[in-house]
Amino acid sequence: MTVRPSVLLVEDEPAQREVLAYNLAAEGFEVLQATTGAEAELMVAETPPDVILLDWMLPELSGIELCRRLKMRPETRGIPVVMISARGEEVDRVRGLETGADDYVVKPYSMVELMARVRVQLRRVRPATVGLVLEHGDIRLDTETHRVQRATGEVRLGPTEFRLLACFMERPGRVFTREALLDRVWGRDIYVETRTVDVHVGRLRKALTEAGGEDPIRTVRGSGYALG
Amino acid sequence: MTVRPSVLLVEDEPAQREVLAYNLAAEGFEVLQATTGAEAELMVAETPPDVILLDWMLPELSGIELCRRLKMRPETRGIPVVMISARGEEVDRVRGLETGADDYVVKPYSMVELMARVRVQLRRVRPATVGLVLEHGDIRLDTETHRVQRATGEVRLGPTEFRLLACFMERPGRVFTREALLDRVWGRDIYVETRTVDVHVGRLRKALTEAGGEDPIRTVRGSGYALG
DNA sequence: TCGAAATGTCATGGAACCGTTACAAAGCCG
DNA sequence: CGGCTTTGTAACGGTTCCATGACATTTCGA
Repeated sequence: MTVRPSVLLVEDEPAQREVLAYNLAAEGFEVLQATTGAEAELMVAETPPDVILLDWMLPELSGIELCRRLKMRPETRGIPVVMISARGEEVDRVRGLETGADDYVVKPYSMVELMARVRVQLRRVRPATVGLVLEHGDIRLDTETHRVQRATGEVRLGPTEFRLLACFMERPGRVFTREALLDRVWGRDIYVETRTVDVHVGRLRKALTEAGGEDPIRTVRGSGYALG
Repeated sequence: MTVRPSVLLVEDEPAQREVLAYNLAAEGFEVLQATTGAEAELMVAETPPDVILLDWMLPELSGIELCRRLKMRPETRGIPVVMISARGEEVDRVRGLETGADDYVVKPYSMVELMARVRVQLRRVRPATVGLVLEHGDIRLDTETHRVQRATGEVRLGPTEFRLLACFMERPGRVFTREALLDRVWGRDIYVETRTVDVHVGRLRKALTEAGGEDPIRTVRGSGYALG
């Protein structure tokens, strides 16, 4: 489990928004809120959330239009969008899904089911946050028991190194900048030196290779680090 | 399009199966069929489909149990599962989703919507594997993992050469002046000698041809350089 | 409360990388 | 074929970037 997963809630009606925000928070999400499509677009650009919960009916920029825009740009395309709508007609649902939404829920919906559907989307993007076993090569990381194993045996890690490795294993191969790692491992608004990342990567490497075995972490000069 | 995307349809009742298979085929899918959970499990192991359409109610190994098993093994975890069920109760839907299903559709469903939902799952599998990959000839440049591969193997590049190649590959064939390259690769307001570009192009060429293979970079005398 | 583990920061040494220059080689034009 | 321009490449000094050890501080459990 790295830092709390975040959901961007886009809903213009205050009453609805409050209920949703409350339930999302109760699920353990960090809830970001926007009331208009334009506002949401800005927030996505600034601090990309893990999942977006989007109402179809919005003033000005409609939900479906915002969704279309998000799915057009490569850097936001990967963020799952769950669309909420009062429009239950088949054509509307299909249109929502065709536009790029990853799920489509019709009002009135069951709150429990909606939360389950959000978690489903989250599972894709942040597997470590929903209690799974991540594997890469001979490394097995169990997010439930907080244990890490290699072919050579059990690997002992401190909390920070554990979160760091979990972050890497969620997206093997992908290069994370130090800033990205600080966001995901340390938290969005914590201030620590970027160099600190180096030290912890070093400790993680040491722990992983202590009992023998290759160093699975790759240094990408000028950019950051990656797994494999 | 390389090969037609495949869907594994797991449904024991012949009538249902036929209708679904017909519609899936009409959508352009290659349809694989299984009537029991055990059969399905074998087929998945042998020829993994792109998406699995799974009925909850199956003799012997139930759909939900099969789903759980598939999501347990890392090699099949990535295959999206769309669960179909007559059980419309909230608890069932949530349970299905919690078990690892990527979507849950309740009978009686709209065939058009179901197809839309299958397409959504498919959309994720195919291009998800290709994050932001640029290709030209036998050269593959992955901006997400910061890796460059050729037919002859992995190509090792420094940061500047990497950006340089990325710039070329964004617009293959286009001729870039040295000034344009300085702008795009080095930065708008940094001052370096024009000739420096030559040196880095040289280094890039060396790295690309080191393990054999043609030099893909073309010198355009009096203008600059281009790829291919 | 005490001690061990974990954490964040700094200093240092070393390696990778960069930009420049110089010179050789290759094209272009009369 | 000469002169001229343009390009390729080796070499080098300088710089940036990274790995590591040390250490003070904090956290946490016994």
